Amino acid sequence: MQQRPRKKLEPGVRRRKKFGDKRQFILQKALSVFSQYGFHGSSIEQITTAADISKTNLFYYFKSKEVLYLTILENILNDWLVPIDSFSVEDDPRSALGKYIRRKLELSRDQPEASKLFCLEIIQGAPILKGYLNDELKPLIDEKSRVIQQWIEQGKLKPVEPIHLIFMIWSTTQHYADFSVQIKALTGKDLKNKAFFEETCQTIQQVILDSLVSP
Amino acid sequence: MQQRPRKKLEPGVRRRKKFGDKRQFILQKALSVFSQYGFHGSSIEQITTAADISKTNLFYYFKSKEVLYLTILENILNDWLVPIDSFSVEDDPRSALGKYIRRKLELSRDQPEASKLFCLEIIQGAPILKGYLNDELKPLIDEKSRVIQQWIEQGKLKPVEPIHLIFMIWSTTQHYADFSVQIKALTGKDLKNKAFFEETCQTIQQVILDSLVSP
DNA sequence: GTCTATATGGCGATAGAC
DNA sequence: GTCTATCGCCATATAGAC
Repeated sequence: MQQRPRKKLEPGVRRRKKFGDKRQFILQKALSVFSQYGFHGSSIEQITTAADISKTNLFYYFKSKEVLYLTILENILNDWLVPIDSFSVEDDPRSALGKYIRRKLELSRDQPEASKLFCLEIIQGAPILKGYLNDELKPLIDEKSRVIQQWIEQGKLKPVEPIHLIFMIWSTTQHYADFSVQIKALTGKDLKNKAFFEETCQTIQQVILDSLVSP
Repeated sequence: MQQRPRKKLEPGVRRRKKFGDKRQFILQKALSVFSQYGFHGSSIEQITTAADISKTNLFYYFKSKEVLYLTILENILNDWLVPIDSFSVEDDPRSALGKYIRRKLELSRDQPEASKLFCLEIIQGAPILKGYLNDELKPLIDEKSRVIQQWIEQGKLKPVEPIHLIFMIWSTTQHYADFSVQIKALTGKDLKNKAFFEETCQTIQQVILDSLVSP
């Protein structure tokens, strides 16, 4: 949004900014509820309590529960595709895969709720995301599988089924977000703990990379 | 379950068996609903439709939705602890871990709904399972971590944080159950496909074991 | 054991005052 | 923009006939 500095905002602009801020605030609180209980399992009242507003007020900002939910999902998907986009044939596999693992683990640390919501959606059969999986994710993954295949053909990577390698990276990194409660129960720690984060990242990188790349 | 016209009052034993059979049948149908939508997200009606019985009839077999759900969860946990119990210090790490990975992947293939229900419970904060995690799972995992640590001290395994190794095995194998919809969308296959199962198992074993055990 | 009918409560959503 | 009041629906669970 382009806007030169000024002492006073136009009344309309200021109102619109405030409107947008509050919308964002509600979205954030709603995500934390939906990511725990899913769409059907969450009630409007849980969300309004979390956001400290009235039910009527929420319906002023979002015309229905479904619109609220879809808005959140849309926002999440924007971030979701980014990190894997970052490697290509010219890259060194160890470095590229290592960075990708770290980037995914950072997402698990910084946006654990988005990860959980995504997980809930998939478990429920991806009623909303099915189109996204087929139309956007699949082409991207096919392309990245080809990159991995080329690394193998160039002798830079030991033979491995590319798609399973991708699944392994996804599952191991997302696990620390989706199963954080179990991990907290068994280790007493989570990814917010810097040492634990580094230890986790290093272990996943070590196990996955040492078996596939000659050191 | 189709009911046929009854001829005569069955003897007590057989009636009790029939009672148990129908309970089991309902539990199985209820699991398939709960494992998709979670406790709050599932309705009694969805379950009675799946089991082809009336709502009243369901309440004859289970006195409340909660009892039904708890019964299912209890049944699942019985199986859940078994496979990791199977390795100890005397074992060869490659063989023991390899078998454990295969066993876990078989569980993902044969009981995907149990895996999903467990996943949903954990995401929701494990309100019911918290006690189980602390009282039963943690002691068991601490013990198995010590086994892995001893393998490392004996030089049979390269240095690795035992708990992360366990998390990696859990996450990679359970992923094929919990995210089956995504996997189906991206590969067109699932673990019921024998070739796909073997390919998956082999890849996970290869990646995890080759980096940790000298061949 | 299974049915019809119904009690009871919570939820998503709207109307209308301010 | 926010509030109070309320509508209509659907969900869990029960009562009582057969």
